[in-house]
Amino acid sequence: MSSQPQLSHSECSDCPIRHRAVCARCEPQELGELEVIKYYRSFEAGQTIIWSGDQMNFVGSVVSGIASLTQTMEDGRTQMVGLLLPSDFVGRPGRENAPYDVVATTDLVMCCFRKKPFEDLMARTPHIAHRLLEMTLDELDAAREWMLVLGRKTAREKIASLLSIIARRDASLTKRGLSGPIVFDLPLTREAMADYLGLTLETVSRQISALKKDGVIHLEGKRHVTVPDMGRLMEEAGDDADGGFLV
Amino acid sequence: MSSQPQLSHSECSDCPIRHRAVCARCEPQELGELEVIKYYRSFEAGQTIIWSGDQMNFVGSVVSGIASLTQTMEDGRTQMVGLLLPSDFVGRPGRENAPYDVVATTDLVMCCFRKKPFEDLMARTPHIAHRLLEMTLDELDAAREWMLVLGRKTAREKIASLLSIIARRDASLTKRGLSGPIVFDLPLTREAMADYLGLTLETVSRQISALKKDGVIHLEGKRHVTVPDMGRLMEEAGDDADGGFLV
DNA sequence: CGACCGTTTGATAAATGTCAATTCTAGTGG
DNA sequence: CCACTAGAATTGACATTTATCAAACGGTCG
Repeated sequence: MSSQPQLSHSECSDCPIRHRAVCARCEPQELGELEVIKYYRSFEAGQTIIWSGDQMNFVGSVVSGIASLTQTMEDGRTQMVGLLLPSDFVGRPGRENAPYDVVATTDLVMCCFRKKPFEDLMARTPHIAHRLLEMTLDELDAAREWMLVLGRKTAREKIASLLSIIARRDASLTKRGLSGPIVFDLPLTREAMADYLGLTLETVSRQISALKKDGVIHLEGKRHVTVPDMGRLMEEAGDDADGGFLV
Repeated sequence: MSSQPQLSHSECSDCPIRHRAVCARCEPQELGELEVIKYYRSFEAGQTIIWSGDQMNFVGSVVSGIASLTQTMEDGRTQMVGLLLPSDFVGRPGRENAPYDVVATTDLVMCCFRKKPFEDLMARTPHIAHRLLEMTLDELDAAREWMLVLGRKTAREKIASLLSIIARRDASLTKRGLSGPIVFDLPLTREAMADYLGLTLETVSRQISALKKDGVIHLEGKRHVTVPDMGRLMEEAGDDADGGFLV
């Protein structure tokens, strides 16, 4: 419905995620091989990209937009287990079926490869395999970081942790740095935040109101956030204000 | 203190984790190269193997015993973010400092490699790099599975989930299968279970008592557990009794 | 025997969830 | 341009779960 840019003839060399995605380490010649087998797909906000249990016949990278990985229990309880940002990789070489739902949280563009050709290429291209290992290890660290949030933090700390992650990512994209106020738009609904944090949407709403009342954040509308003091926000998150390690 | 078997001259070919560890895919000649640089280290229950933030100068595999990865907040709240069983890998090639504490939960033997030689060997041995990627992806899946437990399950479901994981692992080691009663010893104190599940030890204790009262498990002493009906336990864990995917 | 550690159990408090009513906001069609 | 509507978000009252604090138990090791 929404008019999306047609990207099917973009060159890898111009790609916005060229230096961070699974292809980051590739030599020009290797990039050429990827270029031949890649194709773009666009998804609208809310669309499910992959259903848990489905056969995965492609893998790919998020080029723009945000996707989420979610698990659902039989009674409907859901937990988001990952947030996929531009350059993040979807799919697992060597695995047949998807272990979680992958849902487009915003409008989304992905750079895809059919699974088999990608696996073949990876088998003979250590630069790709090596980069994928590196990215997977980073994701594992992030997942474990998140386990601390889910297991031990209070609702207020959980909200502060999530805002702090989004704020840091945003600061790193816009290269504005972490000193001075940070301004960004929340890419998630209250319900999506609740699913990420293991809370109800009412608790999310209350804690956001509380952080606002206490001056930790300012809100314009529901989604537009200003963080006047990043150090303060990180204190609220229960993190060491200096020792942040993920960028 | 405790008299531990001296393993320093064991052969890789006899190694109990030969087929599951990072060396699983190695050819005999590659194994020989590992053999040259490997060395064994033993740790007693309770000992901290690596402190968070410390420089990592080795990597390695758990040969026997159990270790845990834990994160600690400034105020002392701790969350276990991983349980390392025999064949699991510790350490990250390409990273200088340890992101979490690694603690020996039981007496432990590890097969270690100094980091630099291992990295060099890995760089020229795709079988190792490939196996490490595979293992890391499995760990990522396990971490995400655990995020659902931490974020959305009740205390009772959390306990049942933990017991079910230990029971399945045990059944797979002893090759007794999942039909019929399963018997095992808990390798964790109540406090360690609490740290893993994001609960207090009191809540752990109460829920174990409740599961016992309801006949889901039997206890002899504090640690020796019998699960008369694995399907029942998995129901209590909130998992689909048939669709378990991790073994 | 006595001290200690891990564990259990009880009473109570605090945090978060649940249910329900409103408010806000963006978009739609008259 | 302006109601009208649907979805998102907020807020309130109350219920439930889990944490906290405290006491006591049981086995093990000196």
